[in-house]
Amino acid sequence: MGLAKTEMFTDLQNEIALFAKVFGHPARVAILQHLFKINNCICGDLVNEIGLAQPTISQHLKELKHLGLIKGNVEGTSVCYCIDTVNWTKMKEVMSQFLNQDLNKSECC
Amino acid sequence: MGLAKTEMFTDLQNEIALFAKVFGHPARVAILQHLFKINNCICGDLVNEIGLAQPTISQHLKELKHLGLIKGNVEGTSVCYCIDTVNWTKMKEVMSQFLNQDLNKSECC
DNA sequence: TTTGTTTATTGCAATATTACGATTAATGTA
DNA sequence: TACATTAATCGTAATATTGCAATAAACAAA
Repeated sequence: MGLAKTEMFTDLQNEIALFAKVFGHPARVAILQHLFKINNCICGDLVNEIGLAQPTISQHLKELKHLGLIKGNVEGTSVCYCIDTVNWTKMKEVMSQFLNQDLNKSECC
Repeated sequence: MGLAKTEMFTDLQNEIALFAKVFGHPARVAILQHLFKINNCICGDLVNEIGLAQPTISQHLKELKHLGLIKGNVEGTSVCYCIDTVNWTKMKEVMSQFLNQDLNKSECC
């Protein structure tokens, strides 16, 4: 079907999955890493930095923006993207809680 | 296309994306949360616990197993699944490094 | 051996994702 | 105004994912 039955899961489970999904493509990982590295957030360069076509990069940026993880500011003809630190921190807390579940009880077999 | 151009990204970027992808579905998040909670790793119950059909759960378990995040032990007619703590810890380190990048320089616009 | 129980696999339909050419929109500059 | 530059959107093709019915496989017990 290709359609996740989100209504049968908790809000938290769906939230974790949505964040994870956006990290589930190497292009978006690369975009985020570049935004972290280039603090000047010059961003048309992403097309050159990563080897994908401009519409493709634009599409990935849109998804990241939609989740609130990045912000885009128009500066003349170009657009300046950067990490939204507040939302990134919130996301990090959600993901950390999931990743850091207690391992002590696990692994019985 | 639906095909990620993995060859144009670093091994780390692809690794992060692969881990994230498997967390990108709420059913797999729910399965993992249940395995963490039920330390006895009784596992046929996953079909009852989560509301999906048995073949669907089996398919999700296969993906988690393929990435090494869970282990399955045959016990009679049933199979006991549990978290692979060693690989989970390795995954956690990779993901943590990505999530915990320095936010100080970011957000210039 | 037959039967029941549990899990994996197969096959397929429905939907989602990825990528990009072509185009459009927005803005700066000559 | 006309032209150049940059980024977003549209349309579409190729591929991936999700879900499940049907079936097979593995095993235990009678």
